[in-house]
Amino acid sequence: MTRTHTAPRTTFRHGDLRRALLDAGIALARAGGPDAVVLREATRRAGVVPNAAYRHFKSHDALLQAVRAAALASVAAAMEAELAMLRRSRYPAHFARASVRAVGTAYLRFAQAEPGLFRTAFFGPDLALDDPDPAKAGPSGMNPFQLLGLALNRLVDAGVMTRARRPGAEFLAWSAVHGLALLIIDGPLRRVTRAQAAALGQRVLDMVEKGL
Amino acid sequence: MTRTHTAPRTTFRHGDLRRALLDAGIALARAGGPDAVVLREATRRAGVVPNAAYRHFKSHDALLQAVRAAALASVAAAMEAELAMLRRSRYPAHFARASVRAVGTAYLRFAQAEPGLFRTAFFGPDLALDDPDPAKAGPSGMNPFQLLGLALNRLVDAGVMTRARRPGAEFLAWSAVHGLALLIIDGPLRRVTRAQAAALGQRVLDMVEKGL
DNA sequence: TGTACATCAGTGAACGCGCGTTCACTGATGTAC
DNA sequence: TGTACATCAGTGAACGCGCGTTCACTGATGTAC
Repeated sequence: MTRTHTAPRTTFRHGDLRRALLDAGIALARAGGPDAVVLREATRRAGVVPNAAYRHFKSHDALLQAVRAAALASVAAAMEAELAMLRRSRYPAHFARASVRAVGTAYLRFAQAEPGLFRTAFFGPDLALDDPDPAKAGPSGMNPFQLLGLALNRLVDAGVMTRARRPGAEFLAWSAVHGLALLIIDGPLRRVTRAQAAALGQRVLDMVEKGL
Repeated sequence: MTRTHTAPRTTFRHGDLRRALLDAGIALARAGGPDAVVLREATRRAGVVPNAAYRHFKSHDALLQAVRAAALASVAAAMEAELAMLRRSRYPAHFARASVRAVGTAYLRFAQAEPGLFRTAFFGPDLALDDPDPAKAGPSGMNPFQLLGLALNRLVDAGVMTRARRPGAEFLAWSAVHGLALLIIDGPLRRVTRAQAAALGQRVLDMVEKGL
């Protein structure tokens, strides 16, 4: 059970152990969610003795937080990619709605494609999505929560949503999509096909659109 | 760390160890969710040696499943209580809508009042909510999923929802409410007051009502 | 009503496991002269 | 350009912990005669 992923080192120094541990942690999270991010296993994969991790992370929890930030950044990147595919319509209302759908769709797709990372990103204490830590953000520097906010703002700007309903709207939209994601990744909808999941996703987004 | 909750036994036989272990398991789940359901701790609380548990549960997992079933039954009971408070209106549409709200409200309140049990009930593999196991059901013999279905059927019967939209509607409603519950119990909405949570809950239910 | 005996619930001791973390160390690197 | 030395990344060994589970046992119960 040693060095499953790395050739034995020849040098005494590793080169970039911090990066290697983080990558190993991400791989563990992908495969098994946050509980699978085990410090000793990460060092094993990096081909290094367990306590070597402490040169780069203060504790197991510090490693886990770094992995979580990376997972959040991946979600943000997926959202940005989806948003970037939108072409600016002549109808701002249409564009605004499409923006919200893009964010929601990216979220749901990410959850299904990478359930382990998804759970790592969104479970556990102190998400702190209102902090501007770039480690949690996509290329544009916005984290998933901020990207959702951006899409909702477009709804207001286009006159689709009244200003009065805007505060807290993040949580309504997020609730619906988050709930579906969980029902799909480790709830009763686990056995559903990708196509069925996508269809359900669209129905949830319809509901959000009408209900907001 | 011995027998925190029980006086030392005087008899060799316990009396109802199965029940005691289950109760201890439920208490653990209340306090810390499914991961806190630790077989050895349950036996400690029952004032019994660890392996004694194996007379009553085949394995740790069997105990956990029993605790989960009990948690589901509590949710069902909460829903039934909420439904029972409804008085049959002269307007079936109103009654039907109130039924859906009652189920949703009970769900959200339960999540906030008993986050540990809530997580125990709804996390982890094979929920199997389509099986009629009475251990997972409330006094009426219906489990939470079936109670939601009942409320949605009233919507159809009252003509509020078309028959065509009925299939899968459980998952739309459930998604929204489930997502909010999670954002509140261990997501970014954790610090929100009970009143704010209730208000958000109503907004989510509004969204569901309009969106279904 | 009393005794022999089978049943089986709980005991006592031990197992192997993997974890996070601490300690004193060693050997490669890069900098100052 | 060459050498002395400080830095510090990774080593080696060990810790205590709590877990689920297995084994052979013992002693209380209830049943058959």
